[in-house]
Amino acid sequence: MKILLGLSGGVDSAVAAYVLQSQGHEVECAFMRNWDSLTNNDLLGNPTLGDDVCAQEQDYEDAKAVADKLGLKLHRVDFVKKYWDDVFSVFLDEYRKGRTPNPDILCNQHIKFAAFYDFAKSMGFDWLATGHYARVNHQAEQSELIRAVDSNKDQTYFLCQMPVESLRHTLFPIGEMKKEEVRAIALKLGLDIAQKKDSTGICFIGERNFREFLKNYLPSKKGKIIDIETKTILGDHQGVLYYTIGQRKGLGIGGNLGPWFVIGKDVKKNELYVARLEDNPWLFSTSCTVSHLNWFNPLDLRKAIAVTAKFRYRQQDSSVQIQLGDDGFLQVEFEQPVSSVTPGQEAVFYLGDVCLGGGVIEDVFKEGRILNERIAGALSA
RNA sequence: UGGGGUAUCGCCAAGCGGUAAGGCACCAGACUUUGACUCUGGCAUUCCCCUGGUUCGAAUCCAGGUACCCCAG
Repeated sequence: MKILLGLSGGVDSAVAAYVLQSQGHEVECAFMRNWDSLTNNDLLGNPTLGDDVCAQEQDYEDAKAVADKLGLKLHRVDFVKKYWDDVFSVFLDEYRKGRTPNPDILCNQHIKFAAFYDFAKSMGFDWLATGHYARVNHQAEQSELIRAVDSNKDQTYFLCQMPVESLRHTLFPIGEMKKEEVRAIALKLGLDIAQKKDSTGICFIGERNFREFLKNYLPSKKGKIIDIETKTILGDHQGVLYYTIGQRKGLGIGGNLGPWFVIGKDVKKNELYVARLEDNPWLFSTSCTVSHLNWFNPLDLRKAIAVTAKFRYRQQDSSVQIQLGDDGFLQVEFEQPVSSVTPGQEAVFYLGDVCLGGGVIEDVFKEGRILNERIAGALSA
């Protein structure tokens, strides 16, 4: 089999390359470049601008060293424009609406398992492979996406929007391995990046002061922070778009009553609404609607089924009941109230270890009322 | 300009003569391929509105200032 593997310069994809190679496959690698700080005007709060070697080039050097060590060919592909058009523009549009998107899921959907998949096909490869912690079970009729053996590193959450067709042609070589095993192999192979720290933050952009990063694209606009319970003004925020539901840090509210958490916002009024303490009822919801559904399984969604759901990465699964409504939205009823479910974020569904698919959280409800209605009601009461 | 009260870290707030609790905020780190949450650590080193005084010793007692608040005018 002829396989193209995405090599990032990290440990996981390096070991994935080794695994495929040792299985006797014909493997070539490709390094993707999706972000350019200068052309994308990413200046504020950018920690790497002053560095003599930019982090991305270091990653490329690392990837090159791995490819050389293994004797594999390394391609370099540039998706900077496509990332901007298909991922970052959507990301910004969502933020402008006051929602909180997940750029890495968009990236997997549009870049790694779409643009990159097309590239692989055009180059005559049969299969695509990445260093994600996930498993895929290819059957005659369908391919199942399954949680990684290393439950602590499972990344199926981020893969829920990958096109079904590319899942059909994708391999996750390290999905059966634990992180420690992966590092041990890298060490044994003598790879320089064996001890390289796991990357975090938005992939391709990196870990950043997020508010400063957003300020490059979404101008600051001061407004009021309001306590939903007493309707009093507690302070000023720097821009309602910079805050997300459930957020505690960055509010700057002193006093003895807190901590305070963001429970909602009004983009038009530029007001941020907060409530006290983490167990505040205002943070909890009991159902939501989901759009942009991507579904891997042939289950009939017209009938209500009991599954589990994740509303954010590394959150324990919640028991829910789902059913596709006539409006095309998936209705999701939570068995227990869930905290800080946020519009724009992804809801991902599972049946045991099988990842069924996922979609974008549209509206969040409690006792049948949309969050914003509840807030408006409380303010006018 | 009669009476009463309060002045302690950015914000709340303990302390009541023995050598500055705690919470919030903030900062740093950990965790983490999103945004968050969470966890750990740091955060008034002779300083407690100012100036004197009493005392072995005061943020804590006394005197005089200053500022703010409340009630009367």
